[in-house]
Amino acid sequence: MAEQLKDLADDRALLGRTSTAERVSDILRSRIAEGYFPPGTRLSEDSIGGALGVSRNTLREAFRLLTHERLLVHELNRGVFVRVLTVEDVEDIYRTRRLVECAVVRGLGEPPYGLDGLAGAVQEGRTAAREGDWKSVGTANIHFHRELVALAASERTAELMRSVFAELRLAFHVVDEPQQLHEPYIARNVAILEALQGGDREKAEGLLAGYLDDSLERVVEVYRRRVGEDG
Amino acid sequence: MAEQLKDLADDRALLGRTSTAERVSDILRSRIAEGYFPPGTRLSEDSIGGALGVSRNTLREAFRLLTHERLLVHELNRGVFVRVLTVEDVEDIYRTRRLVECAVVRGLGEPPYGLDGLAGAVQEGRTAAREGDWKSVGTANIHFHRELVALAASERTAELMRSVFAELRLAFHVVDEPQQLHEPYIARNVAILEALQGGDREKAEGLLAGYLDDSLERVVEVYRRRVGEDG
DNA sequence: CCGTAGAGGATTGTTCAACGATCCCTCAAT
DNA sequence: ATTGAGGGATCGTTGAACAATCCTCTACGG
Repeated sequence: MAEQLKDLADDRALLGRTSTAERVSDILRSRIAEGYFPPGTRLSEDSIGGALGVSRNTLREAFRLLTHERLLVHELNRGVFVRVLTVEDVEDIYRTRRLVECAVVRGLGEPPYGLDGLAGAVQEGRTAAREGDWKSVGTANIHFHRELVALAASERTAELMRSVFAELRLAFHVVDEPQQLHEPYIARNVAILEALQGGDREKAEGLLAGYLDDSLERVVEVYRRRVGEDG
Repeated sequence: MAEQLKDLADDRALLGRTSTAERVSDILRSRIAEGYFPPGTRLSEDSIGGALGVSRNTLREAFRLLTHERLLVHELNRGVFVRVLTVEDVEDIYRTRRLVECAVVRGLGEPPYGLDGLAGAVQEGRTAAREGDWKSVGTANIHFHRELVALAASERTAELMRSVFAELRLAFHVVDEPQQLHEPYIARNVAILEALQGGDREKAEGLLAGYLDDSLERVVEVYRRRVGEDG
């Protein structure tokens, strides 16, 4: 009986997931991720609320959810805008990634580790690369690092990084040169995975640090060219 | 001229800070932090909205802000409650702290470091301890670790930890044995500070890790006794 | 005495309309 | 070219209304 009650408690999370605002935020989030609403776009309460058929209050709650995820910025009496990352934002994102991701690897216990998620993300990236779908390679890349963070088994850490990765996608979208942005890292992800499979945390951490340093440099370089003067 | 414009731009953040919902959430946040609303308290829309003189919609928006910060939990058709952390929450908080705080220390560059903030927090703790104000000792303790995280100079990391420390305060309120909870760590903070002043990152990291492990053990032990059976 | 079903009151969930405040754009004047 | 005033649009906040849900108290039957 206790078992069944426990199972029910697990299902409860799915049950409570029927909030209009959450569904609206899901829609907007994917629209932003796919570039339908590019960075800088203003999201009007009236037009979007009208188009989706929800009240302003509900829409505003959805905006707040996304603002909290840093995908939107809220300006008083002006409305919400799709975030435009500054170069400093990108640098801080990578600073956070380096701090947390390396710490996760360093903090792993004794091998073997549960690396199925990582291996799956690597496979996902290889498949997408074979088909020349570089945007999906970028997504797979993010999945790889999300799985990496998941190894820490910490809900709060995972949530922080989920938000950081969502932000990073904004930067990728501005850059919009997916192949040269993502292709070089497929092999490096494989190397990290193999180091972990071999139980060599130290090597994995070193590879990861180098990876992030190089990636930052490349993203910033292209990003600075692209973002020009608007802030 | 360009200098002055830059300074003004910095002040702009302070200017735009006026939203009723945000101000309400600020008030509630500090009330929760100081224990005026202990964990488990239900926050009625009617009474609080009436007392603060704001409408239900505005108040609900403030509730949402605090819910996103994990300080409140929302139960459908029952209202919002000050969060009651589970033992698993406390463990995850310390897991995150250990991961991030140790990584910050490890990631410091070459000494000397800007340790004024840390020294100030240590002084704050000593003063409070001398006056027997153990709750303030706990606050100073949190300040110490917040300053420690600030050494990473990462906005995102700092924000994550700010939220984590706010949660931690919830646990302290449940325990409510401030002296034995906070006193032992004054000396350990001093030791960490001195290690950093001496430029010995590795020693500081070791001290910090031991600190966090001991603190977790103590908090969980007392917490488990206190929290009993209510969920 | 105990447990259960049901009625009633209280609280929350959601939407809507309205009004003041703020911002942005336009245009005229210096 | 810069400044200032006006008008339109949008946001911020409030208040009210109604449905849905929860909690408490009562009454009934075993």
